[in-house]
Amino acid sequence: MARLPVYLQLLSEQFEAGITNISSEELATLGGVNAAKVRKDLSYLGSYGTRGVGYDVEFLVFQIKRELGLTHEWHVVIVGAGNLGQALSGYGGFGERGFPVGGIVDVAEDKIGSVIGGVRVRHIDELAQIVQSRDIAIGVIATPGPAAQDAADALVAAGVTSVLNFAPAIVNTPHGISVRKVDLAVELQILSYHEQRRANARQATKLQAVPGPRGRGASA
Amino acid sequence: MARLPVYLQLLSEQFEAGITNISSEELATLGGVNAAKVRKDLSYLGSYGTRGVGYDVEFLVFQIKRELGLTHEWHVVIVGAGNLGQALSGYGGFGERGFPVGGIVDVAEDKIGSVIGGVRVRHIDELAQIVQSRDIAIGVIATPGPAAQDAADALVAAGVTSVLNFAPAIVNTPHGISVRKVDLAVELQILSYHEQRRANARQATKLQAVPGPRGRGASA
DNA sequence: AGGCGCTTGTGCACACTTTCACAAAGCCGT
DNA sequence: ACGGCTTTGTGAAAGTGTGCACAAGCGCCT
Repeated sequence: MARLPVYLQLLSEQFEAGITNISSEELATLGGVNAAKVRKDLSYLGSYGTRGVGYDVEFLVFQIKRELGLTHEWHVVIVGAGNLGQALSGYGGFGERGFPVGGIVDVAEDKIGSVIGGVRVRHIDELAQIVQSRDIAIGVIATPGPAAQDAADALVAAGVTSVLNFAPAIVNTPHGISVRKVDLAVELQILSYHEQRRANARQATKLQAVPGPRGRGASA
Repeated sequence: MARLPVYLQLLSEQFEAGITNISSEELATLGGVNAAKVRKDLSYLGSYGTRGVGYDVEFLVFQIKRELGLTHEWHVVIVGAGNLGQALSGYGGFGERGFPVGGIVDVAEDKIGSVIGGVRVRHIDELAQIVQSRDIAIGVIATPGPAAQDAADALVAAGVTSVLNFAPAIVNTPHGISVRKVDLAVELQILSYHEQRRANARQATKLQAVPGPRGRGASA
């Protein structure tokens, strides 16, 4: 389930704060979701709650981590050392959360050798060697859109089985490879859509408030 | 619909490549989805297709842009000039896609005045002034998790009505404010989950292949 | 030891999404 | 001008996810 990481996040915070026990109701409020959904999601892990009491926070954190495979670190390799690649690598968030950057590669000769976030940029031809030497399973695509498919092909050829794609393009991969796409522009466009609707609504009410012929308020 | 930006992306690429007309089937293949879904989604915009022919790419791009409110630029303001804020601001992707960075603010005095991606970092107290002077509707939270709620409150107080939250925390906002959350760690954890399942599957088949007592292959 | 109050785990109904299937409609060749 | 081919737009079916409601179970208090 895609919500387990969110619960993990919330539970970890609560654990830090000294909370040892939590009910589905409290967890639901924290996550802004329905309590029944929380219980259904958690019951997927097994029956780890105690009726009348709730869930043991620490135990639940451990169980979710186990389910998500977070009991050890996963090194990732970044393809593309442009703006986005540099940003992702320089941003320390990956390593903090158990996904240290195990390598960065690019095709451009002038980028190779430079050090970003403590990792040296190497040529994409060395990708397979990097992946195998560190037993890397996850690759991150941080190339421009048109190069994304090539990057994906190179990652798959190198032996990576999961891909996180930040490039604004859909990539095709063989069966058995997990791909997730994060497009910052898409997120902004969705917000823009909401803003647009808000603006239209304001316009409509404004027109309606003005005295005049009827039936024209909603005209575009 | 959350899929319109994806269609827009695909259609723009096709338009660049000189394609003037496209069928729902082709568009579906490009996007890796079902053709009927594409038609339903597009019919939401109106009946802009021609039976027996398909859709006019340029016209469709225009219509989607209009629906998404992308007929003009939307300035955004970034709260938090740490690693993540710097990465987002330095990464030129926002501006390229019609969302130029209109300001960056932070609470830390030592960050104020530095220039990132061509924009000077200012104090968070100036947020309202920045938002109003540039008529900014969208705010980006790039703070550490614990500061995210404060950032959201400040953005809402300043008059922002849409929030893109990159911080690993759920923020509460008044009714009528649109919030979207992007957590890079969550994406990686979902991939980790798939890797974990793959590893478990490999383990199970290995155990099953070894001669021995039955019924122990899947034991954890 | 027994009852009471609280919380989990889950069957069921409902709502929403996705997919199928096909009639309506447009283009093209004859 | 007409018939056949292609593709849209959409009703209906199948599938998925969500939320309610409640029985089962646990701890605590008397």
